[in-house]
Amino acid sequence: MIAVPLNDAQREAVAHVEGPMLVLAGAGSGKTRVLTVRLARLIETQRVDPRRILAVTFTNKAAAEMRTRVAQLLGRQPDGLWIGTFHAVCARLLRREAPHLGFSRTFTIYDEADTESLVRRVIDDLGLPPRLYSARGVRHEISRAKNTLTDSEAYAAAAADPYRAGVARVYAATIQALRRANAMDFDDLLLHPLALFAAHPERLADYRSRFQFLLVDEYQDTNRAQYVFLHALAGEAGNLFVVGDDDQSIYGWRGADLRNILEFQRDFRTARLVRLEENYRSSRPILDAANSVIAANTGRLGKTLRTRREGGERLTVVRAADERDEAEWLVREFVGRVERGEQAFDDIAVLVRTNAQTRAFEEELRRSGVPYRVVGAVGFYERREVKDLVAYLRLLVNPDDDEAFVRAVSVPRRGIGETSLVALDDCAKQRGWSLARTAGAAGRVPGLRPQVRESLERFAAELAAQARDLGALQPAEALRALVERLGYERYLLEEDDTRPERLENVNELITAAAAWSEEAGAVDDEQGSPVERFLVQAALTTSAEVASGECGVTLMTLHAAKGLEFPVVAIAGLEEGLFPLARADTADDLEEERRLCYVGMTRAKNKLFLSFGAARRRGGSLLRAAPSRFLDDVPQSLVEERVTRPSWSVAREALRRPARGAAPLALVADQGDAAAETSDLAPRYRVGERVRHRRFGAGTIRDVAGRGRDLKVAVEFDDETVGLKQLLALYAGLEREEGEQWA
DNA sequence: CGATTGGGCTTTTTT
DNA sequence: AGCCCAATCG
Repeated sequence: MIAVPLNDAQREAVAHVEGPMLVLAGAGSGKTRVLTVRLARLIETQRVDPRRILAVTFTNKAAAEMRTRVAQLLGRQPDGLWIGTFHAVCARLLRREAPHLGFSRTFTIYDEADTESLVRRVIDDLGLPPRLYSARGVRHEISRAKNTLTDSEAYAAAAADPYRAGVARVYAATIQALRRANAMDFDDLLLHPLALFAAHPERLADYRSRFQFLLVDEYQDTNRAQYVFLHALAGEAGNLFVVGDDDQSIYGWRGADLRNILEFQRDFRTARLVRLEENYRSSRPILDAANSVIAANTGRLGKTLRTRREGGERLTVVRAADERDEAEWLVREFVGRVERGEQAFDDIAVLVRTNAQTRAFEEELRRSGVPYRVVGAVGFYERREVKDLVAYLRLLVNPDDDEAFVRAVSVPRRGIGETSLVALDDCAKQRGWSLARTAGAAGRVPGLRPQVRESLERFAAELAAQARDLGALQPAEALRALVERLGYERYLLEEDDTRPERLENVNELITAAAAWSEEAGAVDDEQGSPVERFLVQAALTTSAEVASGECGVTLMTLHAAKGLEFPVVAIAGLEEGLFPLARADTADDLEEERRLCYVGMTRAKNKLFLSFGAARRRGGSLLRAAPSRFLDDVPQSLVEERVTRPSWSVAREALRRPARGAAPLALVADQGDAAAETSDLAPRYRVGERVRHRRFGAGTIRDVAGRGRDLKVAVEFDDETVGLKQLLALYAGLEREEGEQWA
């Protein structure tokens, strides 16, 4: 096994074998290293069968990384190791156990949009006033209830006002509708395993004896259901190894319960505690500033990060006029640093509180011809064309998936409108059938016109026929067949406006599906057909994790930045009302905002910029803003203050809006755009360069072709059984080999 | 039935 | 400023 240097605390954590352990790992203290080395040690030194280990991470990306690193340490794949997010792990478990719970194995996973639209229909069915009951709000309320393990009866019993009494009815009806649709929402994925364990103790016993070692990353962000899940599997004295940092808990709004980590030692009496307080990431001024900011929080487990690094640049606090000025100043600063050779654009990240803030930076970066990438902006799987086609696949796999039916039946238009759908839905409800099944018997549905009846029956028959042909098709093949049979391309061209990227999205989906097939290894148990597995993956993959490989300045939210590090970080928009957000008004909310700030600051290795504008455009209007209270907590001595000199002039304003008439100005702007194009598409892989692939291991780039999205890289892998492979850079997720791996 | 148009509404973070 | 929804028209 590869020797990895460890400090005393890390060594203690890594050497731990049996019983519960809590590792309090400060930012940049090497917690990933501890987790992966311990995993490798369990397998290698303790001779634990990887099949007996369950490792849970917060994101799919973290799971993939952990697997890769463990494989590196072991020198082989840890076959049989279960590793993934809580949601992915539960989905996998439920794939096998669904029949015990009254679901079929082909159940669908509803994303938030599906759930919300279901809730909307339920509200409508129950005749509740939509003014009072927004689908969004109700969905949220139900999700909160589920996260705290409050079932609909308990919720109804506790409903103190008429609104909640109404929500209780929606809650109960939604559960039923989900069952009928053979579907589970995100929260259900966590809840159903608990129901399984309660109703079938022998299934629990099975998993308990299977998973003798449990490892959990980001434990501070687990919710009640996840806690109960772990407790059920591990028992009070089980081999439960959790790593987390109470100061980095930033998902309270999603049900994360800080008590889980604060009370770990009470819940698991024999638990040992290890603190990792030595920070290997940030320079002293950055760390001191971050410590000062987080110190204002109460109710912490207590922990102060130390560093041995001395010196380092002071922080720069930038006062700008507005968000454009802010972006302009920072981008100019970045360009300067890169021109002086101090930094590469890849080293730099801009972190923001809300996704909307990335726009000003995108514009400025484009204008300046600086390459950049936005992490997790518009979800790939949320694009309309993608949702359309995925809905079809879902419906073929699970004919009871009513949300998919509603979407698919009108794409392309089949002469079936709102009225007909309501009639169909009413009838379906009466019979307790799904929409697709009811459509198959449309002849007997009251209130439909003959034309509609015929159209519905034809649609149902078409679906049944396609489902039969689906068989063992790979998702990309299935999608191609679907596009063909639907005449989907023609539909897009005819029905839709002039947006060519729609067609591109379709092709991109097919490409992504093909890439998935290439990557997805063999599965060790009955997880269903390729298409079924692809759908699970699609449901659980967020945009943040799709795009990688492209480089440049990184733009993302603070939440998305968790777990990452960059030599240079700028946190933008440090203004009261934005960060902390105005709606964070309780003490708890504010503490979470502060933790978020701490997370952001501790992403920086060498240089940290903190910026704010005196005014900002929000929701269309320009609002005055005061500097964030978090800035008050950064000691003056650590800071160098800068004020932009906004050169607002007619010329500049005109340049920004290169519009009608002003030919010379438009020309200048055009040049800017052209520069942005070239630089954006510049090759980022070079022939001969060494790279590493998640599954295929290390290799050498032999050829680079195509541009942008279609950038293809031919890699000759060291593993001769793999050999030369053509990969799409966008999806291959290649890492440069020498890149520093350890946090 | 469905396309078009105008109005209202919202803007937090993500599995 | 953009997006979704609802009412209206063809």
